[in-house]
Amino acid sequence: MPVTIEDLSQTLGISRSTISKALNGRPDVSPDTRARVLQAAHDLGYQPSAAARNLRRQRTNKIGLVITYPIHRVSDFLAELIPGMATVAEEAEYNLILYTSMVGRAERIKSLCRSREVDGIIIAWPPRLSETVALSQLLADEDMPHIVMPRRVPHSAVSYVAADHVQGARQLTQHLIALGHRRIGFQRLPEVFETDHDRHAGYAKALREAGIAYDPQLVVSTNTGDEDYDKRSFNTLRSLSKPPTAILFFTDPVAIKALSLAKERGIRVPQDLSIAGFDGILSSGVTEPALTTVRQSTAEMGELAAESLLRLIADGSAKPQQHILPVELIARGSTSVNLRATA
Amino acid sequence: MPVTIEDLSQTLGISRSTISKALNGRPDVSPDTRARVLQAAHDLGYQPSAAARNLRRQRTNKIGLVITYPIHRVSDFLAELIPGMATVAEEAEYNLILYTSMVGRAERIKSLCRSREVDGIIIAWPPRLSETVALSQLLADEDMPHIVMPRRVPHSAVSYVAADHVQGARQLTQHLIALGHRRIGFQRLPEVFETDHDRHAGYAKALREAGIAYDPQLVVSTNTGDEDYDKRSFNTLRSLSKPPTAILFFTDPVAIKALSLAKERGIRVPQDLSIAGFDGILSSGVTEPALTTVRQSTAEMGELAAESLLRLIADGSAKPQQHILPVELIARGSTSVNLRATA
DNA sequence: AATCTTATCGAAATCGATTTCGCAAGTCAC
DNA sequence: GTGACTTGCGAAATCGATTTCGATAAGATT
Repeated sequence: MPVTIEDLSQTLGISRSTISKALNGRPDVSPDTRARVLQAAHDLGYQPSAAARNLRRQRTNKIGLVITYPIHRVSDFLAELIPGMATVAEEAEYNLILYTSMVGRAERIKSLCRSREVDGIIIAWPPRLSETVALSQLLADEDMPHIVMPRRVPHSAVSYVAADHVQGARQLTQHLIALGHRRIGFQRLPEVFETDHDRHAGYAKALREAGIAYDPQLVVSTNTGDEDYDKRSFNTLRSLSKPPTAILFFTDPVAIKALSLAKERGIRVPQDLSIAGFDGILSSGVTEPALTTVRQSTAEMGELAAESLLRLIADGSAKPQQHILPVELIARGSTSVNLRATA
Repeated sequence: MPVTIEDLSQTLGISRSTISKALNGRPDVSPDTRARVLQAAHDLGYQPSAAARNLRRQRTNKIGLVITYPIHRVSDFLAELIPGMATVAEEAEYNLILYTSMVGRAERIKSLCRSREVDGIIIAWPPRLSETVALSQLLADEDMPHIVMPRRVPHSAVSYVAADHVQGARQLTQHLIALGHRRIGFQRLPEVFETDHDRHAGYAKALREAGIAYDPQLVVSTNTGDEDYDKRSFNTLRSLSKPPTAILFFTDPVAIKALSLAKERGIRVPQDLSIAGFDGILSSGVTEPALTTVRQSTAEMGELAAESLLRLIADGSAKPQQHILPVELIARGSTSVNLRATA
């Protein structure tokens, strides 16, 4: 039903080969012929079949965004991630294909590679380090260009884009120290491996630099698998004999939850307790008080991931792309001077 | 490089035809042969080439999500929209391809149809009614199954998914009337045609049902193209000689902006002024006071759009799919009894 | 025993583009 | 006028699957 190159050939009395060459800007076509072909293609509304072209060219001009984490857990970030990533891709004549039901399914990803329906893959929010490395290895074995994000992968062959969590946590901790806090609680989330490791390292580093002893009691490890893990981390820290005067929560949503728990119990934020989060999600700006946080630009990471992937696709022998993006401390109302210390 | 059906044929000494039939569950293959083929396919890690299959089958098992509005204006909804839509698609063995740079580009959409790289299209957030109808007509001419969302299109041939804005605005207005309000401001946004029309109709209907006269002064029309249109709508209504005691804003972000403007000027919400929004975005729940709004489930609309589209793809002669989804009034702290009236 | 079914398989056509390679005509030099 | 080159074009191969249709053999029927 749609117009094919054969139809064009019939109408013009010119061979398919010449038409293809004319349309693709090949040199061995006379200006006159080319003009006639272009005109006819326009008149008949000819558009090459994507499938036929993909088959012949052995590429699809599509990149796969593979979400290897329950999508509803990361959907907040999609709003930031997708527009930039898609725009960068489209400027290079690529489109994004979404693959969302890929939780822990190496097998599905292998099929995706072998079917060659995408030219490259962005692995977003892979859950564990070991799995991430295995996936990356699998993709490399399949000759599939790929980028991991937003995760640092401590492996020289893996391409990734991540935020500078060490600096982020360090700045946040320094900010609290500057406000007079000495007992600063820290919630960990070891399941996100390097992110957790880096934030913890930044926290510890800031303490060390300020000459404050690291107190293991102030660091609570949680797991999103546990029910009420957000509430529990708050309770654990508050029930210490000497509770912290400030707490860094692993993500903004948990920090926001803490804000409401504090309000419930009559703990004033920031007078009685300073609270800060990580990530800089939209909601963090409209709470009362607004949340101090460290903003990582998911949008920028998405764009950079797309650019890096396109580079890997264009040049198969390019070096691994590894990018650590700076973060930004956003000091807002949920943190203030430590009144107990100054009192 | 990857394993093709020809490789399988060589290894097994069985023709390509038979292998294809064995893999696709065709009947005329002996159980023994089928077993051998399946085994070999598994051993060699064979996966059919998507391009070759698409070309031969004349379908791609992909659906296009075409965003015909500046994507940064709608990105807040993407987080809600995409997970459900993608999941529904994937359950039916379809994937989503994103096309985001398609603002007003009918030409690009026509190319997309003719290249047959998707089996169906979801047109998301088309800007104007006239353009929407034209686009739908174009897609119909190209035999491309498609769904418009989230917009009601007053045209019996167009498939769409939308929220029930009439009821939403009516309920919101009734809620305020029940609280004693008589002068209720209403911000319009005529550029989103039917949505604006319906919300306004619901507002007017609720007033009529309560025997309250419709006062044109209380209705302010805005345009997102104007700078500070959010602030201006607030100012216009507040500067009336008899300002409203409650205002319905067209979207939550504008309402949230109004909350902060009110705070700036010492207007207490809800004591001095009740404020409500539309859409029920995430942030609306964490403001101080939390925003009364009408929630439309973008997630549900996305799922329904995907389901409807799949139906249209499966059955070319299916009737147009038209769905109006119920909305939910979320009464929160930003609205309360009209103190002036009761005083 | 001749004919008819039925089950199983493969040769070849097909989907619609791109690319290779060879051919013919024209140009140029000497 | 002949060899060397250039230009422009098209026949045919190719990408990798699916599908049609005919062939064969075994079993069933009369």
